[in-house]
Amino acid sequence: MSKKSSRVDLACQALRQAIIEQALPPGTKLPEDELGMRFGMSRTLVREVLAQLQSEGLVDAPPRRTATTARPTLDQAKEIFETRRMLEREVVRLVIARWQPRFGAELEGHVRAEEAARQAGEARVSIRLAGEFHTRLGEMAGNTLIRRYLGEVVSRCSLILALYGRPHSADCAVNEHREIVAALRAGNADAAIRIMDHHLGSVEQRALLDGDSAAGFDLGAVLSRYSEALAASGSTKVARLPKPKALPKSKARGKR
Amino acid sequence: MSKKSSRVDLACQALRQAIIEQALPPGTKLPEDELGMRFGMSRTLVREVLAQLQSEGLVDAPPRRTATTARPTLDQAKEIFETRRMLEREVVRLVIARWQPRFGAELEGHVRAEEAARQAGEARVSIRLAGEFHTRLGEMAGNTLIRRYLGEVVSRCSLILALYGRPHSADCAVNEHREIVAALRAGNADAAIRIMDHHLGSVEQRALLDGDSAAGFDLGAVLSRYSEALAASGSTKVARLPKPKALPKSKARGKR
DNA sequence: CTGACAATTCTTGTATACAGTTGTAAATCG
DNA sequence: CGATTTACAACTGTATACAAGAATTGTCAG
Repeated sequence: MSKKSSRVDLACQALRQAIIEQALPPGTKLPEDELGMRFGMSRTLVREVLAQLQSEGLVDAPPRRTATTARPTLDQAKEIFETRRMLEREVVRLVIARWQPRFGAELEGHVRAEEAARQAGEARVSIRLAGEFHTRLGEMAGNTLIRRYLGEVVSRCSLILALYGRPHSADCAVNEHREIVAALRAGNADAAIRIMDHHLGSVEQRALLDGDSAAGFDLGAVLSRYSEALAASGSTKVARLPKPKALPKSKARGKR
Repeated sequence: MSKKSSRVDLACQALRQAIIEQALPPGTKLPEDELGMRFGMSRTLVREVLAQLQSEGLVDAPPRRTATTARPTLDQAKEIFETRRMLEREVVRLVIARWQPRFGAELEGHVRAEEAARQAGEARVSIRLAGEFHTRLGEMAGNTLIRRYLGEVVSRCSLILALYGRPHSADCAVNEHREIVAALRAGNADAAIRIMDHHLGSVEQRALLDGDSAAGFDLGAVLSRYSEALAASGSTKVARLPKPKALPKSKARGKR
């Protein structure tokens, strides 16, 4: 059951993990040389890694410029959530249809782990487990393709949370997960779907609707929101803001 | 509205088209240098093309052997159809939610084109248009991600049809498409979904349930089905067939 | 004639080289 | 002093070279 992954796959996993856990904030530059150094491989392979991650939507790699961790726009974020809702609804249906006793035990164990991480205050672990809850469900649905798609959107949601969400993200989620497990166990598809929809709704709400936070990231969105407010309150002098030419903060790019 | 695509993208489109239109039957070998020759690019770029197509499920590229056009298994085929149903249901919902008058005209025009191709007996065009009907709907749903996923499964269905389906595939489909358009135009989501589901069901039926056909492709599956029949009818002497070690037919690989 | 083993030929995996672009800071001009 | 141009450094795009792994063919023993 242990498959020997290629070096490219390993690097993919590593980078993916780093992005998902927000160790590399959205917009971080990912020069091919540098990655090659760190992973001990040539640019040829790094390139494959980046292409893969780009197809998963975790990396922006515009034609002739340096790749960066992705910065989904608000519109993209909404699309992703819309897609995720569709996928998770279907997953719930499929999991119930193919229910097996071990699923209950496994899921409950997972939720317990989430609870433990939350109480221990391990934010990083907590975030990871919250995501894994959903990918686990995806595995139980027994459809590789849906599982792949779900994995993709779940990853991307981490990015969205990092960009637009509040820092303390995965708090009450644990209880909602518990409710979902209960509904699944009861085999009540309608209820499970309802709860799942509500769960995703509240995640999306936390992620998108309370906007700014996130210490000045996505200046453009923030400013345009302020502009709207100004325009609505009378001042007509807002007009087009001279668009900022580059990321305003953090000449980051990994620690050197 | 014309975006300058890179050479890699062009090659991707070309190969994709060739596979979808079944000009390259499932299992055809795709050696990197040969493709490089034909596309006038180095293996480096061909490799990117193949990776892309592999991620779309149109190409099998196992680690150290030459890539081939994909040969989905029956199980995979079922997964793909299951996923496609989910996607098309959602697409119908979204299209109705965002309905615009021009959609009706556009779709009806498309259906007319399908009808024309069918009557003219242009099989290749007919197949392509039948697929495009669905990807058009995908575009109208206004969700890039769903559109991408839908495009992927629709392409793959062409492969499945090539592998397991009857030759005369897209016959009555035109009428079903017409019905779908009518339901969309009426804004009746439930009806539209029902018709779409039925439509996909019949496509799947044509593709999977009548099995063999397809002139000896997937010899293994065919033989194992025959073995079953023999075993059931009394002869016990069937046993394991010595598994054929390679594709029995067509040393094809493009014309040289 | 069958099946195994070896030599040869194809193909792929990976690194590297070089050319072409882009970003940026210094230099120049109004 | 601010706007433009120029020059340089940082990166990416693509081809090619070479090593290593499959596939195939030929040969020979049974």
